[in-house]
Amino acid sequence: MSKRRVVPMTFPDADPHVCTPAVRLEVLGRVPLFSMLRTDELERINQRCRTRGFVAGDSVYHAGGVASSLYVVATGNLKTTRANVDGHETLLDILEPGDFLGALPALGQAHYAESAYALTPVCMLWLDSGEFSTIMEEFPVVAMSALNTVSRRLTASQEAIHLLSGASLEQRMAATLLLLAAKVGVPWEGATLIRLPLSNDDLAAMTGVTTESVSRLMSRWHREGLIDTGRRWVAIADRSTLEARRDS
Amino acid sequence: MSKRRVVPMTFPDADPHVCTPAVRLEVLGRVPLFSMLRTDELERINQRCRTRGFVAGDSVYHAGGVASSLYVVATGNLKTTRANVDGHETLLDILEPGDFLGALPALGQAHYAESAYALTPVCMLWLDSGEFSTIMEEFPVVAMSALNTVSRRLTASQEAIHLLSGASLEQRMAATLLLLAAKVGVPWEGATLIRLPLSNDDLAAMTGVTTESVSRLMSRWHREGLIDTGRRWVAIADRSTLEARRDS
DNA sequence: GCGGTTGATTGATGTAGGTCATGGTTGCGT
DNA sequence: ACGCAACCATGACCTACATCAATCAACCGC
Repeated sequence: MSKRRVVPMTFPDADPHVCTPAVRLEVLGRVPLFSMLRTDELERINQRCRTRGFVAGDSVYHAGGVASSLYVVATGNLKTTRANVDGHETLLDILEPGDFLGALPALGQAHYAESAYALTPVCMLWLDSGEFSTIMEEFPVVAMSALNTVSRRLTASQEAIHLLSGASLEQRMAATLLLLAAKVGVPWEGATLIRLPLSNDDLAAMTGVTTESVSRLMSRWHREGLIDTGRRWVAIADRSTLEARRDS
Repeated sequence: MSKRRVVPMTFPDADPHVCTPAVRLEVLGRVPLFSMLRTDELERINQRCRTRGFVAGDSVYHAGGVASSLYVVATGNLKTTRANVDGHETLLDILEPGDFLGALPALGQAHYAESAYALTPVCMLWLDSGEFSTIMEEFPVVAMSALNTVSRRLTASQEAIHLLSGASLEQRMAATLLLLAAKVGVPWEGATLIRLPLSNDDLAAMTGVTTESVSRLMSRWHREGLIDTGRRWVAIADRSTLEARRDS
């Protein structure tokens, strides 16, 4: 099983028409945070939000900055990270279209605790965090939805803690790849392609190990036929064996 | 600096009078989740909740069980944990009076993701999770408060992830002890006593290392005069040095 | 097509912390 | 007051992973 030469992923620049005011209403209606609102209610929210695009690699906001905005992802993917002084970075979360990020702080924290970067071209809607608070007061159902989402993120985050404090590199990588596949996997040549431009560095930052360790493991798994991989992409070829590795 | 023989902590059985209906109203009014409600509103909630006591070591609920209750801590402390099949346990959070736990799921998840155990004698109020949903609909401000709390827990949880994936044992232990001291520290003989009956096993489960490693480190720190420690208790004697160790 | 830059690979070597084993303390229940 | 169980301490050894270092392959702009 030799490495495929065809890069199976392309990420077109954020399609500008998605971000026009004319279709923002539709985007808002598809976002879980607002999807239970009526059209006229969505329109009220639509009036208060703005649009912003990013290219892959762009920073959206930095840890420590004043948490002034709430972003809703229209298209593309992002990652949130934390870094300490000596440069060591941890990848905390991957965001997809429909997810929100940023001013959780409209929920009580004044500064961003993490940084956010675009992994692909991204188009986002954003609200001032004060506006968002107002909206939650006006539409309590939005607050309930946010609570729901944040709760699920907390559970996922605690799962990650458990994984990090006990599991081996192999178990952590297997768990991470399987989670990613469940989240953004698409069928491709009999395997499940993780449709994200993730480098070994990103995977290392997600699992708390070094790039070299990731590379070694991925090489081995590739030789064993468990995965298929190339520059900034991974596909899962043998899910059940990977699940077995995860569960030790 | 030899080990002190006096156990500086006692935890009386949960004072039964705290748990009587007569004073539950006052307890509810002090809990952040409900503190912004008027007395007559609190009374409506009070009518729907029940009381339950636990002794140290008791299990409150188990991971995987149907998430049917929301608990509010009146007195005492608890821990939440996750365990995997081979017995490895991770300590996720420490709960204090005023905190809530349990049916985050009234927030969308059907089963408890963690287990909860009483660390001390504990007295809790509890609501059926359906009731809690009703209350949040009736009083949106409660949902806002819950969102606030859960968001802060998420941030703390991500901080823990970052710590686990990069920091050394010494850094993690220092960070953990300092966080605990900030949370439940009380002045005691010139040091800050962590007012919780935490075993080396608990500290190991919080930092993702083995009991033996904890023991070795605590011994060393004790010799160096950074901490004072005994059977199931720790006090911080030299905070600034500990902070230096945390920051490498 | 050509060169440069970024990302992936692989090896040699070091070490933090896990594992296993044994013995010492503390304090609780009777 | 005694004995047992839980908790803590410490040593010897070992391995999973980090670190350091040197190429190698893929993609991008020209």
